[in-house]
Parts: sequence; C-alpha cells; structure tokens
Amino acid sequence: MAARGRPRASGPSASGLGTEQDILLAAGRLFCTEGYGSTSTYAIARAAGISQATMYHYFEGKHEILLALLLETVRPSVEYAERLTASPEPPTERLRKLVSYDATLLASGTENLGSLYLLPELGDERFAPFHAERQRLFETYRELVAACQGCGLREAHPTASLVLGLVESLILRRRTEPHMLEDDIATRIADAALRIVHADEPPGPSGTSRLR
Amino acid sequence: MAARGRPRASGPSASGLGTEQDILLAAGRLFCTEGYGSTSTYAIARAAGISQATMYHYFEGKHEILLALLLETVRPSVEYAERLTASPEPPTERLRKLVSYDATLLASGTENLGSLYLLPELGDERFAPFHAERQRLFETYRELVAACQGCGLREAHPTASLVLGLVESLILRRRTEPHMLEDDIATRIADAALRIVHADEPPGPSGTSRLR
DNA sequence: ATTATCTATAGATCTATAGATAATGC
DNA sequence: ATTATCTATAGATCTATAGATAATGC
Repeated sequence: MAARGRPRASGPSASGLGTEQDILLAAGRLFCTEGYGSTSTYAIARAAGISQATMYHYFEGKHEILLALLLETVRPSVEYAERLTASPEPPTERLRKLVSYDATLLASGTENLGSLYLLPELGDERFAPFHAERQRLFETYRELVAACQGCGLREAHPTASLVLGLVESLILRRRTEPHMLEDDIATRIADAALRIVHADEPPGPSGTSRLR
Repeated sequence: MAARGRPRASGPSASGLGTEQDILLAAGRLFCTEGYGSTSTYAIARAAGISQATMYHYFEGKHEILLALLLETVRPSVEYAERLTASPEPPTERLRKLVSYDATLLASGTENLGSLYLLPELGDERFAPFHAERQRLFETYRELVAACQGCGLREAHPTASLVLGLVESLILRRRTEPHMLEDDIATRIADAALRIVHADEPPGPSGTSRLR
C-alpha cells in the first residue's frame, strides 16, 4: 500500500480507490451535470484533486475517460442479458428480469451515469466500442421480445425499441425529478414493459384478436 | 424586401428566412449532433454563413440561441395540451391525441430537435424558462392520466411520468436508429401509452382485472 | 441616419507536452 | 531506477467587443 510516486499536493486520494478512480468519479459527475464539451480537463483534475497534467498519466484525453465510463456502465447489463439467454425460464420471465435489472442499475448510484448515453458527443467515432456493446444489449432485448410474442426478429424490432426506450426513459426521469422515484420503480417499469409486449395477457382462446 | 445593412460576404441567407433563422437552424443542427459545449460560436456562425461577430447582433450568446430553440420546440406541445383541456372528449381520447401529437412532433423535422431536451447544460439557471414550459406540459399529462384512471393528481404522478417518458424515448430512438422509425410510430406510442394507463381495457365487470 | 455586416483583436480559456521533483524499489 | 506527481508554458482555440464598412431610408 506504499505511496509510489511523488505525493499529491492536496493530500491523498479522496475516494481511497486510487487516482484513476478519482478521475473517473469526478468526470462522471461533471459529464452528467455539466456536459462533456462543457467540462474541461482542468475542471476534472480539480474535482479529482490532482493537477491537470496528471490526468494525462492515466488517460490520453477526455474522450478516453468518457469511453471508460460508458463501457463500465453498459457492461454489467450486457453480461446479465447474455447470461439470461442460457436460462431455462420462459421468455416473459426473462424479459421481466432483464428490464428490472437494467432499470435498477439505471436508478442506482449517486450519479445518473446512464445519462452519459445521451451525450450528443457520442456520435464521435472514438466511442464506437460503446455503441457495439449497447447494440449487443439491444439484440438480447429483441430476441426476448420475439420469443415473448412468438414472432420473428424483424417483427420484434419496433416493440423491442419501445421496451428499451421505456427502460432508458428512467434516465430522463431521474434527471427531471431526481427525488420522486418510487422505490418499486424497476418493478413498475417491468410491468409496463410486459404490457407493451402484451405478455400480461394469459394465452387467450384460439385465434381471438390478440393484437400484434 | 430590400437588403438593409452591409451585404454578407458569402452571399444571401441560405434558408431565405433571414439571418436570425439561419443562426437558429445552424445552431439547432450542431447542438443536436455535436453537443452544446462542443459547439463554438464560430462553428455556428460558419454554418449560418455569417461572421462570428454578427451572431452577437442577434443573440447575447450561445445560451440565448439554445433557449430560443428550446422554447420554440416545446411551445407547440404546451399549446396543444392546454387546448385539449377544454375539449369535451373523454380523457382517454384526449390522452391518445396528446401523446400522438407530441410523438409526431418529436418524429418530424430534419433535425432531432427534441434531443435538445437531453443536454446536460440545461441545468444552467438561464434555461429556467424552458423548464417552466415543460412543467406545464407535464401537468397536463398528469391531469389526463388522473382522469383516465379516476385517481387523484398525486397518484397519477408516477404513471404520467412513465407515459411522458415513453413519448420522449422517441428522442433516444430517433438518435440510435434514425432510419428505422415506422411511419405509424406515433400511433404505436399512443397505443402503448394507453396500455400503460390500462385504458385499453373496456370498463370491466366488477373489479376483475381484465387483461387485454 | 440607421442598419447589418465585416475585420481585427484582446483577453480568457483550454489542451497537451516538456521537464522538474519527491516519493518508493532495488 | 521507476513511478506519480508537480510547475510552467506554448500554441490553439474561443468569446466578446471595438471600430470600420457597405448597404438602404429619409
């Protein structure tokens, strides 16, 4: 646990997790609340308790910090989703679990890190690795919706988008009304998702107009 | 129609709507695609076909441009919502119309201007007038949901948030899959919204929770 | 005279690098 | 010697203003 290099002028790591984590925590908060382009490397460094130049010892620039935050935020969902693929449970139950898990993640943590997904700057090609991960997550949603509705992947696309959109709307909601989130918000969103795929209906009598 | 001041070096207004509109159009596109903090006044001016200094003849700064865009985007919805309040139609029908109207607006236009709502920089107090307008819109949603569900305004809050969240998820969807929007997207979202408030159920026989 | 534009620029950042410094490790 | 940090700073923006210029209006 020895302190290797030159000690910080401002005292040791605030988080106790090391300088890299200090940078990620500070940048996460600032990117969410002030925006990416509106946050300078100097502001990140100051919030992290280091000099601006020290940041470059850990990251090539602001973009690498954001990419690290994005991957760290989306990966748990992708991993959970792909584990669910191998589950023997019925698809509606798996969809419920996935929605509930993602909603819980998005609702938790002191920062609304999901809102990083909304930054316009993500169009930059340097964030392509994040988009690839998110695409994998979407594919799992699509497969689950297709299984729930007994339709093909192509037909499941629009509904899967509605469902993932509903989940991610939690990001917006947390931003506009941070203190009004019910504690059963994840359950509520999962219920709403199953209603959207019509999976709250018991399998009806043969061929009666089960919409879509 | 005479050209009043010194003529532009780069030829007349591209849009033909005047310099102020040129600035708003250019800034709208850039704020949506590059972000607010990542867009310089110089970039806006160049895209608008004027010199950077000319921008200050029309706006005090970038923030005034964004505020103008936000108000211009949200106001039609607020006005439509408040007109609906006086309509004699049943609440479910009014909710369907409002959702459909808002979804249509968010899906239309060459730029995804709704994504301006997602900019982290909106936390700045200078954008308070926009937040006030959006709050008025939300209140109308809440009243309609309360009327649909026959409950009080307080109880309607979470569901109203889900519904508005679903509508605004169109912003995210348009960003992630710009070319995959169905042409009946507004209808689909309105249907999904009514399912969320359980208003697709006919008033069922005594208390049994009728699905479908 | 009034208006809309321009050019030029001061001053304020902001990024990224060079090079010094203060620890530990060997 | 290696590492993590610092200070200093060059060069690149970026914002906002001053003042000139080229139209129309009277």
